[in-house]
Amino acid sequence: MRVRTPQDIGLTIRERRIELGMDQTELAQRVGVSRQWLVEIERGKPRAEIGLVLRTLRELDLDIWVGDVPAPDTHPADSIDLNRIIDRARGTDDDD
Amino acid sequence: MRVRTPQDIGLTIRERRIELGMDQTELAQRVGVSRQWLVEIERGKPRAEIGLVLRTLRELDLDIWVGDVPAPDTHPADSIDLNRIIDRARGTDDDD
DNA sequence: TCCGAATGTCGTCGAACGGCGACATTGGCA
DNA sequence: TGCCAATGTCGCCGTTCGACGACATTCGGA
Repeated sequence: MRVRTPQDIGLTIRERRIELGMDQTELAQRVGVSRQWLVEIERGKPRAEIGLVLRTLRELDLDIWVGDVPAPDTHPADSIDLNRIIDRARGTDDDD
Repeated sequence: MRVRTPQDIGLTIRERRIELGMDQTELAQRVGVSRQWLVEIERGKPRAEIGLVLRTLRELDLDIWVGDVPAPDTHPADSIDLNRIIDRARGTDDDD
């Protein structure tokens, strides 16, 4: 997902959250923000704190890249930690 | 450049700004922020507004990507179906 | 049908934001 | 050596943040 606006970020977060089977309350707790904050972020709030957004993205196992798109010939499978994703989906995740 | 923290963003912005031969005053004017703001961003301010950061990155022609690293014009048709894997891990396998 | 979970909204509050002007420091060049 | 551009820092100010509690709405299942 190419990000140009805060709306893009909100969209990405929402889709990923649902994809991982989390509700807003759970994700907010994990990230350490209020549920209301998450509501606004998912709607594309442009003045949110960059640090909190970054933490949210990380909690969702979403990587952020800036600049030239890296390694165009790298196999995506090589960079995905399937076990972690599956564990998380099962609810056997570890806090970091 | 993989971004994990506000410091990563600041670093990226500073390097690119210099690379393009701009000083802080010029970039700040283009983005529409104060020079002081840019100073703090380049030092990794964690509570900056996401919208302004995005505008800064765009002004520097830096692309931002979130999620699985994309293969720009390559054929990710054969990409992994994460949803299916996750659903399976949850025990909610549908047809097969 | 009713109940509860999930989501969205409102008002209040202390804290921090970002802009602005001013000043200190650094470094390059005539 | 002196000058000036670039950068970093400070305080003040009006605005907005994000947390919290409470309430409204929607929707799927008992």
